[in-house]
Amino acid sequence: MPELPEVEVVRRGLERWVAGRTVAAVEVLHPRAVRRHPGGGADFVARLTGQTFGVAMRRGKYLWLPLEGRDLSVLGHLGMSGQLLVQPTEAPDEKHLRIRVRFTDDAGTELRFVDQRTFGGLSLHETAPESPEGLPDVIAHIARDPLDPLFDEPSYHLALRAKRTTLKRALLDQSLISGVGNIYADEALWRARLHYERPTATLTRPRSAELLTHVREVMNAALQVGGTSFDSLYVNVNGESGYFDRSLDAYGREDEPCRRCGTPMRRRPWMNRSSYFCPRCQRPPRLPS
DNA sequence: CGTGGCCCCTGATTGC
DNA sequence: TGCAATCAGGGGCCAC
Repeated sequence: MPELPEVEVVRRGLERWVAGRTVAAVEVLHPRAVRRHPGGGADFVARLTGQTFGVAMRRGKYLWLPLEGRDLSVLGHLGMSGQLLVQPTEAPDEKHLRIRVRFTDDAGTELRFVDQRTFGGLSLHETAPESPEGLPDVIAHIARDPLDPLFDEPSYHLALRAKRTTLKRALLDQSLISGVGNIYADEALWRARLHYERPTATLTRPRSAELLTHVREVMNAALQVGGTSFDSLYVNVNGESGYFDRSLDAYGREDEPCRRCGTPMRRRPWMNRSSYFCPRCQRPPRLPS
C-alpha cells in the first residue's frame, strides 16, 4: 500500500509525463473517486477540462497537480489501493478504472486513476492563502513530512512532549508528521527499539531525534528501491507489488525471529489493524494508561 | 478542544 | 466444495 516513498515515486512520474499537458476531456467512472470534490463528478469534469497541468507537488501521502495560471489544483490521495497511471490511449481499461483524463496533444497517452477499494480519489481545490508551495486549502492542516527540508524538528519534539497520547498514534497523526503509515511506523519503532504504546510525553529530546532519524532512514531505503522503476511509462510502481517487502524488519513478521535478538516477533490488534514488535527489544511502558 | 474509536470499500485468505 | 467471516488500512468524522 502506498505510503510516502510510493507516493513520491508517483509524483516524479507525473512531473515527467504529465506536466505541461492540457486536458482535453475527463471521464469520471465512479462517483466515490471524486467524493472529496465539493461539486461532484460533473463539476469536476467541467472545471478540469481545458486546464493545463503544472509540476506535481507532494506533502506526506497527498499529491497535487497545480493548474497553470490558476489558484487551483487537482488533489490526489491513493488511499489503500490507488494508482495513477499514464497509459497508451489504446490500452484496455483496467478493471477498477475510476477516472480518465485525455490530453489535447498527440503524445498518445492518457492519465488514469485506478483504485480497487476506492479509499483514494481526486478533487479540485483552491490554493491555501499565502502558501508558496500552492498547498490545496483542504490539506493546509497536514504537517510537513520528515523528508521535507523545512520539517521543524524542535517543534515536533515539543508537540510530542505536549501530547497525551502514545507513540504510534503520534506517528500516524498527519497533523504532527505526515507520510508515515502503519508499515513504516512499525519499522521505525523497531529500529528505534521503542514500544508503540509508550506515552509520547516520556520521550527525551535525543530519543525523539533518534526516532525521526529511523523514520527518515526507512523511508529513504524504500524510496531507493521504488525509484528504480519510474523510467517506464507507468507513473507509479504498483503499490501492492511489495518491492520493499524483503527489507521489512517488523511489519508482517509475526512469530518470525527478531533480526536483532532472535526473539519471536509479536502481533497485537491495534486500532482495527495490527502492530508488529519485538517483545524483547521493544519493552512495553511500565504504566500503560 | 483533545483524544479515541468507527467505518467507508473490495478482494484475498482462512475456517468450518 | 462452498459460503461466511476475517483481514488489510488512510483518514474523515463523530462522540465523549
